Amino acid sequence: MARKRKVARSPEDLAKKRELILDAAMSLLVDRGYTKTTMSDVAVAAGIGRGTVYWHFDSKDDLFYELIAREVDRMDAGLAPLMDLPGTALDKIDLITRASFQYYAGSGTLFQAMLSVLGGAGEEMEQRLVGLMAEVYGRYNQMVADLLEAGKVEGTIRPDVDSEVVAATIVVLLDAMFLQVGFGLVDNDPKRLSDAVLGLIHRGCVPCSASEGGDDA
Amino acid sequence: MARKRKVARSPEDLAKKRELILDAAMSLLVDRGYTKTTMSDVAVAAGIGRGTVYWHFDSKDDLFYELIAREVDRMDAGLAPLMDLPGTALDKIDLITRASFQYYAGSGTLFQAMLSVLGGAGEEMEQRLVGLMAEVYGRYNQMVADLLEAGKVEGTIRPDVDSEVVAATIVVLLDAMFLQVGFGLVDNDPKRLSDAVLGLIHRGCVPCSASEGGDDA
Amino acid sequence: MARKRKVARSPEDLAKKRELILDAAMSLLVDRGYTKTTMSDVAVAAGIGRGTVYWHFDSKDDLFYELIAREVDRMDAGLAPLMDLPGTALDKIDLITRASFQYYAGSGTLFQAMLSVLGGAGEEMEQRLVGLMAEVYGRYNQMVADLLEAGKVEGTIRPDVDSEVVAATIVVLLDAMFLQVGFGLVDNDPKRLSDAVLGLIHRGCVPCSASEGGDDA
Amino acid sequence: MARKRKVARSPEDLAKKRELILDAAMSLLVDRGYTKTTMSDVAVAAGIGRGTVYWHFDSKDDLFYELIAREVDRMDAGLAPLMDLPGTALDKIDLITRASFQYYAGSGTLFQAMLSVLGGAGEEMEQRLVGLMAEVYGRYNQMVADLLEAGKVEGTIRPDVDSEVVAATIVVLLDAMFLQVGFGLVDNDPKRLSDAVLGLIHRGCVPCSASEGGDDA
DNA sequence: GATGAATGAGACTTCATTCAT
DNA sequence: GATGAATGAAGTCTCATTCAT
Repeated sequence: MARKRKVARSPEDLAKKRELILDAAMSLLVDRGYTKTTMSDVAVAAGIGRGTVYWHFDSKDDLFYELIAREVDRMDAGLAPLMDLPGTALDKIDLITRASFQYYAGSGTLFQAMLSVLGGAGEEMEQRLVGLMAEVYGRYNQMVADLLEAGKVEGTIRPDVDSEVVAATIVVLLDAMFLQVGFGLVDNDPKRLSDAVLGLIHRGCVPCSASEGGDDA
Repeated sequence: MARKRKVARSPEDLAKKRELILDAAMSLLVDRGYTKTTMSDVAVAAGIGRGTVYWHFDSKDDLFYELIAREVDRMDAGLAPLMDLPGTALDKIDLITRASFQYYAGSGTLFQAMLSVLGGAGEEMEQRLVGLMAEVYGRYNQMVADLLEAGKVEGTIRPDVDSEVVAATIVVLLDAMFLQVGFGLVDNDPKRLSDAVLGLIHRGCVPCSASEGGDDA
Repeated sequence: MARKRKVARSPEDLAKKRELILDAAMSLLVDRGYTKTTMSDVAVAAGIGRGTVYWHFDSKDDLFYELIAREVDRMDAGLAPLMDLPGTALDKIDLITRASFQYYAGSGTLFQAMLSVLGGAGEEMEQRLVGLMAEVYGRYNQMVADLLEAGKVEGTIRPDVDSEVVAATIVVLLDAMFLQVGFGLVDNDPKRLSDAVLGLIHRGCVPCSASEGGDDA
Repeated sequence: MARKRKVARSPEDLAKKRELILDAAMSLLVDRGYTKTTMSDVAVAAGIGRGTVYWHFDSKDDLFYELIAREVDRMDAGLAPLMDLPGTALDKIDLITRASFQYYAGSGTLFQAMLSVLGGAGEEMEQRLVGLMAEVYGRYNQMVADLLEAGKVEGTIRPDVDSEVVAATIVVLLDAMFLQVGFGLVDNDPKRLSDAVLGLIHRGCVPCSASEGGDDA
């Protein structure tokens, strides 16, 4: 009569159930945002009982922290291999850029997820999350800044570039473009976005003849 | 003992009281975010009774919508005059960029405020707010895109720039840098930020000799 | 610029303003009921300031008590003259019955008004109101019971009628029929209602030959 | 110290808990009326937590709607068997009448409950409730009207009775008498009430010799 | 292990009433 | 006298979390 309840015995089953819950939560998070997603919603979406969520996660904040952490790992996993490919530092910046737009053109949503959780989570979790995101952004900033510095040595990057700030700019830019996409103001076309943004990163907007030797400060 | 109640009689007093409440709410919004700011908090911060907030605003969502709208007006008011100054289109892009960083280096917080409210407000208000922000971003996008096109005619902007996407990039970039600032990863130094970002916008990162004639697509 | 505020100076003006407020309140009471009628609504409907209502009435309950009391007076005023007309006791019961249905077919609403206020007013007011209504019903009960007794003497009323209970029945019946009208189950046609109800009061439902001498207890 | 919480597991427990809450609410409703009964009151009276009420019912209006619906079912259940008893149509009207007074002499309170909820519930619920009550009254009206018509055929009911209106009159009368009882103006003595009302229904107030053949219109 | 009924803190909001102007 | 801004008590309802089964 009653649906047989599935009991996860093995560690793999356990991990699978965790993933299931995280998947359900992620879907809701992107759809409604942290505050408007209830633990009930998550349980229903995951097809399990309300109380069961608490067997797998200590609290709502804990659940969503794990969610962000998993997404960070995924992004890291996608980006790390690019660093090992052959090519100049500039090539790697290009690869990162294109990979980033590709990630978001898929269902990638780290940025939105993070903002949403950040806006709703409790004090303590907010601290942890800001810490995580600062670490992640810091790492990516550093990665790009290192590439810029390496590029200067290679001669593929202008020596007058402020590596630190420009790296931060590039990193946040890749994320933030999805506000524009979200507002429906630009199409989520990874090719066009990549081209335009890389054009900006490479050559800026000013013709070479006009800018070279000019003073912009 | 009890604070004498001050009654606003003239329309100016009314407007002043509204501003007072909005100021209090803005401060809390930036500090704690939409969800974690209660109407009680606002009342206490404004030094008025709980019910009084509802005399001036219909609902929490209404209050915060007005807040965002006021901030949009302020930004508009700061930006509009720049358009009438003499100079090339490129000069104007520079002015907008510097003004933007200046705005945020002050207590400007449109971007954070918007994200916070967006994450917490009810369905209906979210619609209105997305509409408002889409309109604002659309307007700024258009303004910058027009400048880029004008610059192409002037010869101050490269003809191969994708005006639409690059404009969107620049606009969102100016806002999003303050996530980096918020995470403590770059200093909120408007001069350094402006210089680095303008360097990127003008010349990109690649030396002229290397990029001119190169193929970035 | 601003609408000139009318200041009631003379006692007549004052009384007129009171009536105005009561009229507005009555209209709202019938329309929405006591609980769902706010003092703001009353002020707006009366075209005066919110605070002004409190210059004329001490409290919401006071206002609505006065309302009921006024309605009672009106009913009394309509009924009293009927007692002085010539005719048998039975004729007077008929007159009262027809007048009652006529009253309700107009905008008469004492019964609904009373029920509505009774259901929402505070403890103390409820007591006062129950007192008032008990007095009114008691008076009408008595009036009809007296007529029934007089009719027995006259020979127009059967001697076996339980005057007290039957009087109470007739009185409450005249009021309660308007629930049926309110539910849309019978038409608010005073002629048909009067005829049917008077037929019941006079002859009951059972043919004379069958009931006379029968035992109904 | 704290009362151990009892968890309803089986469907029967669930139903029992629902009944418990409805009983508590009914008691308060009759005592204080809809508006003055808070959900907190209900929870306390039922000996459960505030939030628990909302586990079993969607809203205050929903709870009280269910209350009325349950009471309607009870009344129906009490009345239905009477229809199947042997006897004339008139006998059945008598049975209904006596059963009705008996019901109210117990703790029956459908009428008061309905009026109270009707006066306080929100717009949407009011619509549903008016619909329910119109249906119930309509059904009872019809039942009595059918009996009257059947009685005419049997010869136990006068042929000149306006079945529709008289049925409505009888039905509403049985309910409304409890206003008189509530005001303390007649005793809640089902025997005396039944006898007097049935006397009225059967023979009216006018002696047979005087009314038979007379013109009352 | 899993479940869902139970809980209570706390949020938003309404509204009768007061009172400075 | 009249007004409407101001107030705070109180009500409905949500939801993260707990715990008996």
